[in-house]
Amino acid sequence: MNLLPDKTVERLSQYRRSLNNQLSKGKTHIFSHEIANLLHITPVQVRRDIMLIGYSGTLRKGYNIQELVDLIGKIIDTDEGQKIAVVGMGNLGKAFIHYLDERGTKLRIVAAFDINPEKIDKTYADVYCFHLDRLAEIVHKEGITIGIITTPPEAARDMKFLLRDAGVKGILNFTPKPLSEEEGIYLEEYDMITSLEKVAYFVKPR
Amino acid sequence: MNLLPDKTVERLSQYRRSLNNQLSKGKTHIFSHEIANLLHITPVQVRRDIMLIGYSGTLRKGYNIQELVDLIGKIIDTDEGQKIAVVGMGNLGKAFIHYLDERGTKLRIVAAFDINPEKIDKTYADVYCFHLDRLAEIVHKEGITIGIITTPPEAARDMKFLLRDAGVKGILNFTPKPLSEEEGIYLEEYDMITSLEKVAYFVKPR
DNA sequence: TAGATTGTTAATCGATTAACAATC
DNA sequence: TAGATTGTTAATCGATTAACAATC
Repeated sequence: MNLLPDKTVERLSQYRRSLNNQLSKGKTHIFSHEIANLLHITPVQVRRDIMLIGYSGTLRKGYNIQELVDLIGKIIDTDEGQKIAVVGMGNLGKAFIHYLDERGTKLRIVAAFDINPEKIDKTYADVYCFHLDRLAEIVHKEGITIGIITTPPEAARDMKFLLRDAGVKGILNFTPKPLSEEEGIYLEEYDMITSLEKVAYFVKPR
Repeated sequence: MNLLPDKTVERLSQYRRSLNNQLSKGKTHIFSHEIANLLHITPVQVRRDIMLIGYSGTLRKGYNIQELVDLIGKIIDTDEGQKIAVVGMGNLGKAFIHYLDERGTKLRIVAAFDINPEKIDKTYADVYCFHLDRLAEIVHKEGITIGIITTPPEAARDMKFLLRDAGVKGILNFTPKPLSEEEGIYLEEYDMITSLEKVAYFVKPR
């Protein structure tokens, strides 16, 4: 299958979580307008996304939830699940580790890195924190493919190169310092301040 | 001025941070292609955004950085600066408070809320944590206009209503539970898992 | 001047939504 | 059947980019 549109991929991730939630409530089938309500989008958009991944429902019962969840899994996940490293064990790094811990996804955080001796050689929600010097070693050994940067912004650029040189394929950057694209690396920026200032702008009395 | 496009507002927030950074290095003027390089976007996009906010540069020197920063401030900020409440003092709430603490923005986090007695009546990076029961009271007293939800997802919906009823104008939702729009409230969703799964999809070997 | 840059319109691209035939 | 739903194309909307005149 060709690469799916950016926005469709984002929604697939959200569909899956909502659908898993429905499954756990004992529901087996669901209509497009029900999914739409869960995510506060339109039913057409749901149907179009589902069309794009090549799944079909039935007119009477809608979509089989389990089948849809499995298919989304096949699209987003790899068979073994991808492994993740968190670089920078400040509040944000810790928050992320605990956050993901609770969710149903095949992605696993398998290592954390820092340079602060107080953080090294401890575990946080079962994730062991190594000295940054050992990043390349651990990335190779574990087969880590994704890196999350939660360091202070000044260090972000160096961490990008470190992760790239270690062979990581994708980076999620949580620092407010925008990073430039590198050959062969998928880069996603995630900037909390921008989101907040956006709210501030649209909320501002005028 | 009419409301600016969503994406332009996001970039203005980023321009401002980069420009402040340049100012602190002693730079006074900047060309559109220089701004573009800092943010890894195109010069045309920079010029178009600047056109939309009604600022002009000069052909020889480009844009006056201080003037541009001030104008962006006038657009995004209110004169007094908006006040923010963080609801939920887990790792993520703490991370956010420390994160914003370090940046140059007029937005100020003035209160945190939780229901865990161990967290209540303590300060985190100068932010005092109150019992959730006092939310409406404090929001009124302080004139808080923006709420950030960093609770477990199950509580997100209730927190939305609580914040709305207390008179908050905008909500930034960090939980993976999508919230439905409410009359008169600006709602921004910020979902870390979706970002991560998006990276996973585009990184996946195929 | 020649070259570089801004400001702005028009064209393009991508994503969402409307419309509707087909089906149960 | 009548009504509800899916699947899909075409139209629309919004955001980005190309093109270029004007200017220093």
